[in-house]
Amino acid sequence: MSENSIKLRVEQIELLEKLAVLLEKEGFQPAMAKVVALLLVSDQTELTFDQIQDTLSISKGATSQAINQLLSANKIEYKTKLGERKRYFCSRVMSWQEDVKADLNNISNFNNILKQILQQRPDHTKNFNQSMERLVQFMDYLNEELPVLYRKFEEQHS
Amino acid sequence: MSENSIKLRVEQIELLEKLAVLLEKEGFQPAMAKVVALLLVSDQTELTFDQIQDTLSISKGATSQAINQLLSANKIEYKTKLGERKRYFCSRVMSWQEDVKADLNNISNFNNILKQILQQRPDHTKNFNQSMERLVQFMDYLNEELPVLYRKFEEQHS
DNA sequence: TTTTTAGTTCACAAAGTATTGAACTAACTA
DNA sequence: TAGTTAGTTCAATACTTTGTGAACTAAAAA
Repeated sequence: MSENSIKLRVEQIELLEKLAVLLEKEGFQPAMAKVVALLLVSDQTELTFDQIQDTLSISKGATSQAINQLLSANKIEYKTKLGERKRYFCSRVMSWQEDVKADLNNISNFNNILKQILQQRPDHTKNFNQSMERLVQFMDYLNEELPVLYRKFEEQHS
Repeated sequence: MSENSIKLRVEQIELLEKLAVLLEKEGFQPAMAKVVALLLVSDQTELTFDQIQDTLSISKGATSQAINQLLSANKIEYKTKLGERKRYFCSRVMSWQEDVKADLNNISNFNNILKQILQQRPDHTKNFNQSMERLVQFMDYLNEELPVLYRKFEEQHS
């Protein structure tokens, strides 16, 4: 119906926009990026469909799309309140740490293709092959050592 | 003029396409991704403008754009041969290691905004704030420890 | 001087993405 | 049963990104 928009301070709007731009660069589509950003900067951590829609001034359709994609991607979740049909959406901040890890593990995707390319390269182009080999070694090294780093962090912060 | 296209084995074409798709996911635009991939899978490591254009079947304009953007981004370089005007383009494989590092350092961009958001969050929403704080700590930890990891790698492989 | 080579530039077309809004559904409420 | 709430779906539009190709430039060759 009318305005379910929540009020944000100038500071919050600026942070929302900056964060959304960063997230778009990371591959989020615009509406999704804004929803995620809103749920991080807003004083309330739980917002309804209408609050999200009106605060961001996007259409119902776009809001629905964005929320559902974020739910499937596990970036947000929702809670319900007994006696209400509305859902209260909130950021899965906890999951971001896993996302960062997943992102770093993505290195191995890349490394696998490089390894396949190396395997079929001709023997002349020796220098080139050696450079590629070093890169592969570097990424293999990271793939081994990063999990060690994660474990150390968990130990230190528990 | 006619066909300057170089011949690629089926295997090479498949790897080229797989790698190009991965690179597009990393933010490369299609033509750039294909040029980079070609320079990695091709038996010859140095290819001319026409060889690139004809092998990839893209227009002159697109080839020119892609090559120039890759040059500015330092992903490729070129060599010349005395007595020839043509440039011979090749991948800067060496630089990829730096690119991986830069990519990981990008974490700190993200972390900086999170810190700003945290600073202005209200004190109620304690759990939420604590989760954010932990994420920030995790990323700070990575930002400190990754350079240590790089150094260790250099030491072991030299 | 004319032609060829090795490109660059840029307006336009084509392809791909995102957003809107209107029509719909499904559950509850009066 | 009629109306309201809380959404979903989707065709059409609007916007963005890519790629094309024709016209251009600048250096070298004939």
